[in-house]
Amino acid sequence: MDIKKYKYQDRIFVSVDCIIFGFDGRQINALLIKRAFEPGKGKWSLMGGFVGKDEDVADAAARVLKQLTGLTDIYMEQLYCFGEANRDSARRVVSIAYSAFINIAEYNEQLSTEHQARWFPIHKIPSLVFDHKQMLKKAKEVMMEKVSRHPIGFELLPTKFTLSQLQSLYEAICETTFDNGNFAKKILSTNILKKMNEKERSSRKGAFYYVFDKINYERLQRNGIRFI
Amino acid sequence: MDIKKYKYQDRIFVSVDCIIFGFDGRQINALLIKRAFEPGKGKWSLMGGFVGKDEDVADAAARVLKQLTGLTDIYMEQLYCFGEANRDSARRVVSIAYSAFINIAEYNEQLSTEHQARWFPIHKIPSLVFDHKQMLKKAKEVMMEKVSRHPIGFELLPTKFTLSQLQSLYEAICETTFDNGNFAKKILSTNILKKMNEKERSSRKGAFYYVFDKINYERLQRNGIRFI
DNA sequence: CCAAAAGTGTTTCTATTACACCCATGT
DNA sequence: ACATGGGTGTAATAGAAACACTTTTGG
Repeated sequence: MDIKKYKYQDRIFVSVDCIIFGFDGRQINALLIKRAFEPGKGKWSLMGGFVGKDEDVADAAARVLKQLTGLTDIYMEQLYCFGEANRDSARRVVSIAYSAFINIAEYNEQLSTEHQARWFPIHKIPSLVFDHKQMLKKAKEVMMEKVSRHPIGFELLPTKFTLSQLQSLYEAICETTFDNGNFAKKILSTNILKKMNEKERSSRKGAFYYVFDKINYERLQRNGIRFI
Repeated sequence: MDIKKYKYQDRIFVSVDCIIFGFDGRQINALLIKRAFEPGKGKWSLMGGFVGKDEDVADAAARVLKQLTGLTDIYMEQLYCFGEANRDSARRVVSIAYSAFINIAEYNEQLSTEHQARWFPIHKIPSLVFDHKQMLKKAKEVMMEKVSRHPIGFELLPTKFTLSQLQSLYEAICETTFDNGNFAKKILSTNILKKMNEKERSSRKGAFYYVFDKINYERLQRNGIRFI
């Protein structure tokens, strides 16, 4: 297009919305905030905000997340662009959704203080503004697709974890159950776990803690080997 | 946000870019056009254009594709949003890329007449404007991911096709070769193909034509069963 | 000692791979 | 008749699933 041509085009508000999943040992949770402004003031919402004129969209996502929750250094991936003309009730806004998985315990300090974000189990999400429910749905779908091919999900656990905890996580994500024996064998066969000498003591026998073998973990992450 | 708050936000040009893949029997091709305007006038480019103020982003993609190539009724999927601040050399433009696979022969009439779009083998793509090369790269990656889990790729073939043609297509996409016997067995075991009584006659023996069994095809498409 | 969870071993079944071999036909 | 893909059969292997069984330890 001729440079002048740009003038005759419409400019549109572009926003980002952040979907943060966390695991509490039993179920997957999503982080939500109470909207501080109209439209939808007081309603629950994803963490969202506008993209600046000279700001990369991905940078905007990180900035907005930090402003609204205090969370920093979270690796978010672009999920989808929601571009229906009427998706925002007040104005035309095209929104790009980003999502990440984090370990709730690890980030809880950053979170709890000044900001009023709250975790909701993904099966008990309250009513949300605009099309945020649809965004969450899409994020869940992508998560389920992805989890079977990439060793994500570990990001949701503490550094040290037991095989049972890992299994519970996968069962929560995939909404199914696995044979505990087969699960252990399969995971261990990938060599992405290192066994510690320490045991977790909540059960009679006690389960050994494991940590990742970073190198093998990243190799698998790249190759996307099927491991569930 | 307070409605007034919108006023203080930046508005940004939003565009769409369309990536159309086609198969000619030997290799995968991408459709490109010569840009008619600055910046980048005369250079090769994906089919792109701006999103209107009251236009769904997905609708814009279909409109732009039609305007620039004549192609209609093509099912495009959203690929990715490219949002770097400096991706367009003239202005700030956030672009949402869409992609589709089509059968070259079937759409050739629609294409060839007035519009000057051209097919390029994906290993011989010329220099492209902006970040369009990166868009194509991303589209190829997603295609390769997807093709192994969903029976796409059939969209790239004529209605009637032989097992060899199908195999060539998959080999082109996956950049590998398959054992022809195993390939035939595996595809046939999915029951998504119906054998015709007609033979293609380019080889000595001649190969039977096949068509899809629509119902089983769509069932597989939904379930995403691994079939390569 | 026993219940309960952790973890290992064994067996069965299925899917994948490699590759031998038969088939149909134009030249 | 024979070379050339087209297509089927078979045996070896690897992986997944089912499930029995052993281990550990707090009560």
